[in-house]
Amino acid sequence: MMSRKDAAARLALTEPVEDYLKAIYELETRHGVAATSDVATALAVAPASVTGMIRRLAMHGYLDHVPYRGVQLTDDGRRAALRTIRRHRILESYLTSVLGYPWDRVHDEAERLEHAASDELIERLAVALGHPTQDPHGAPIPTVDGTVDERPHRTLADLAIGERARMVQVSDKNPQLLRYLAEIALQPGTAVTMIAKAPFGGPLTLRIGTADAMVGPSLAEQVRVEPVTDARTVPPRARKSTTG
Amino acid sequence: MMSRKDAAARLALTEPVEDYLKAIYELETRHGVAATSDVATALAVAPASVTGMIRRLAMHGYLDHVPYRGVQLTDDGRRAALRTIRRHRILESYLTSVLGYPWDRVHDEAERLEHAASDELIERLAVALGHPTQDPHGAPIPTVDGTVDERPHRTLADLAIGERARMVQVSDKNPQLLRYLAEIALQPGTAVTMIAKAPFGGPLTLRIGTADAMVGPSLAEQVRVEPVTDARTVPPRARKSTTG
DNA sequence: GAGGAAAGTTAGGCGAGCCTAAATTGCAAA
DNA sequence: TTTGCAATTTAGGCTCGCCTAACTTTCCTC
Ligand SMILES: [Mn+2]
Ligand SMILES: [Mn+2]
Ligand SMILES: [Mn+2]
Ligand SMILES: [Mn+2]
Repeated sequence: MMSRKDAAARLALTEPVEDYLKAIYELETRHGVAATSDVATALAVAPASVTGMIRRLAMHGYLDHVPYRGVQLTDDGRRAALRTIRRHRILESYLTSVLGYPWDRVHDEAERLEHAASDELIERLAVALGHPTQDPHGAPIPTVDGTVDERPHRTLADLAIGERARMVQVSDKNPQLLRYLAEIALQPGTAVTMIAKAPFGGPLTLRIGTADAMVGPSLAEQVRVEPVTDARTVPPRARKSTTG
Repeated sequence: MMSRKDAAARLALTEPVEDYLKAIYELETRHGVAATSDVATALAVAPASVTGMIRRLAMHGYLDHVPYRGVQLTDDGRRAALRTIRRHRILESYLTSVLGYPWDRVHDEAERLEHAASDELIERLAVALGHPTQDPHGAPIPTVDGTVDERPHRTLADLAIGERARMVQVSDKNPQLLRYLAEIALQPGTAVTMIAKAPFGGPLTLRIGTADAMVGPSLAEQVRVEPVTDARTVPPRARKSTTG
């Protein structure tokens, strides 16, 4: 009998392998499960290709797979995924903070460098940045030993009229959205107040600093916020100086 | 009839492809020709694998191949090779100058990053460094448009007794050698005088600054120098502050 | 000029990652 | 409960980049 591994050589953590594990981790944390077709969409490959890779990853102990029922990361799988995510987010931070990259263009660069950089390089970057805890888009950076603070957040769309909040995070995968957010000065750490909500999926009016901005509901759903109880703008933890 | 390309899709500049072109370029400039077996040694692959890749590179116009007679880079091939070499050397420079990497460990890191970094990143690094013209090992950095100043150099072993020279370059591929050179403070830009040469391949005595060092002839052959006519130590062009 | 060694190429094969087309399974609606 | 559709897996096939073993060519030596 055999179930996993056996005589097989250890699976090489190639670029595709790392990207699959990362995608499965992200789907699992966001939606509870990682469906084959969702992984396929995320990685822009055919569903059949995902099935093949899942078989290989399961064989090597990175995930548990019940055919037709779904997939679940093992501890090894989660560890490997978080390692890649840490690399990705530290790279994004360095590119923006030190090299002046605009925050809408760091993702693609980090997507490739995350596989090529050595552990030593990543830790040198982390040191140069003073061990950052969030990336430029507000995503938490896993520690070396694989701890992350992935708190669930409300979105801008959830804010009641008059409610005040601090922007905490936005997906890094939509450059157009990121450019627009930069335009209206809405970045992690920024305080924002819901001024008005037009009915039937109409635009929302926000106050950001002294200016007002109108945004659509689909944008508002992608921006994660943390309600602010008192009038203070400064976040409870470290303040970040993002972008330029 | 067909000779090259035809219906074939454009060759992807993958990591192996870029490394082959780079290796062929380096052998061609150092020895005039790039022998199949030398490429195989340089890349640690079997000679048969080299033949296969050569076929593919020739088919796509990156080199001219006469079976059993050798290989020659075309303009396209040289351009692609120099692009990778520029990336490699800028990365090495950045890793040492900015991130404090020791010069004996930058090569391996650059060997992988050179394929993953975008043009934009490389040029940002170049700007941050003030457009360096040499890498930490003294190798000239090709310009964006593919110009290099690959002058032939004498080696330390060629120096006559009493002759004074400036160290200009050393191969980046031997970490042990690099560590030893750092130990005796022999780096690009350093002035060195030949004090004595023991006969029959015996050790050479060098004066570096105020200290003397004894080195073997095989080391001396790997260190490239430029004779200094007057007593000045400052090189004719830009002075480099290498390593730390 | 004839061997023979060394260099190079060809033949055949393998795994990784991808694809399309054809099953198969699960689920939800009729 | 049947049926139909969507999701998933299987089957078969492709390219890339590598391997070993067997061959051909070159070139050096006698
Ligand atoms: Mn990203
Ligand atoms: Mn990636
Ligand atoms: Mn190097
Ligand atoms: Mn390389």
